Amino acid sequence: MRAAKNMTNAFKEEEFEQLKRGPWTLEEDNLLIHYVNRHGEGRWNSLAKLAGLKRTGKSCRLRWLNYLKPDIKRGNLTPQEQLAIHELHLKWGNRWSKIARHLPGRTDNEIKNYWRTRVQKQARHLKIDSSSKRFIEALQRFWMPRLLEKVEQTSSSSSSSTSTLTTETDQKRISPKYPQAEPDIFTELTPTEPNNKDYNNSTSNTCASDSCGNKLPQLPEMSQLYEDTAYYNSSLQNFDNYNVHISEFNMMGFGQPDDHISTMNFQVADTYGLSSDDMATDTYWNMEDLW
DNA sequence: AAAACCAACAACCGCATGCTA
DNA sequence: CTAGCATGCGGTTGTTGGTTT
Repeated sequence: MRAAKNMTNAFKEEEFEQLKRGPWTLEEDNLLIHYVNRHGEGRWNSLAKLAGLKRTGKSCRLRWLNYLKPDIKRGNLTPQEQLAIHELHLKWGNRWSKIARHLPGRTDNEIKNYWRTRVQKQARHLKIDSSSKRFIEALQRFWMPRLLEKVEQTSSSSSSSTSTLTTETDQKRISPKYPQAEPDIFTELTPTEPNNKDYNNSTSNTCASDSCGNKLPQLPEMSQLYEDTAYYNSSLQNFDNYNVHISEFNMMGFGQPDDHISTMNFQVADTYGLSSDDMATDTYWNMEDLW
């Protein structure tokens, strides 16, 4: 009996050692695509064996979901997508897969990587803990308005028509073939505390299931979001002290050399203990890194 | 030209959760 | 009720390609 058990363990160990790890080859990709197209997703462990892949089921699942699935959107995140990520991260924290469900074609892994490589880089740059209230507020005050401006720039330059949809995936989103889920996430966004207060309460707000909205905010909604005083008063409590409203950010052409902006940056920075030197120079936000 | 460094992305790992027998 | 399995999630690590020294 014991011998039999040892045999089984030895067999499993050998099987485990034969499993391939590391980067996927084209041949493996083809095997996986072919199998999933014929038999569908799921039962990943048996799928791996039946498809003739010397990989774990987990590995196959990950490869499919993050790379091979047909509707995966590749390339840089648009400012609109970045803004959505910031909004949703404010609301839900590091709930990457939940955030990813609202960005069609984007994976949790991709969003997580974006956050680690871009956003946390800025935090390191400023020598602030990326999870600190200070950094979160800095994001809301400086980064997000700039993203919004970028969104507006790209939409105004690209859309002589009413549509702000620029990619194939965007177009799929409004196609009858790809019906929009509802409700729209950005109409759901309730006034949000900047410190992720509701992080642990994420199941109680907005989406009751995975089926909730997967539409990106369109520009008018996004602007509305930022001009919504309830939203802004809650997240930027003392913003009015500086006599600058979000719409002024945009009118002033945030990101351009501008004395008003520099002055404002100093004031806000001082209030929040950010270095004025940092704020006064481009090193404050490396906007070139952001898109 | 080559070594060192760094950023971005892909993949892995451990744990949690859900489902089912 | 519970054990076992499948799946999902988030954190972490590994790899690669580009840039700097």
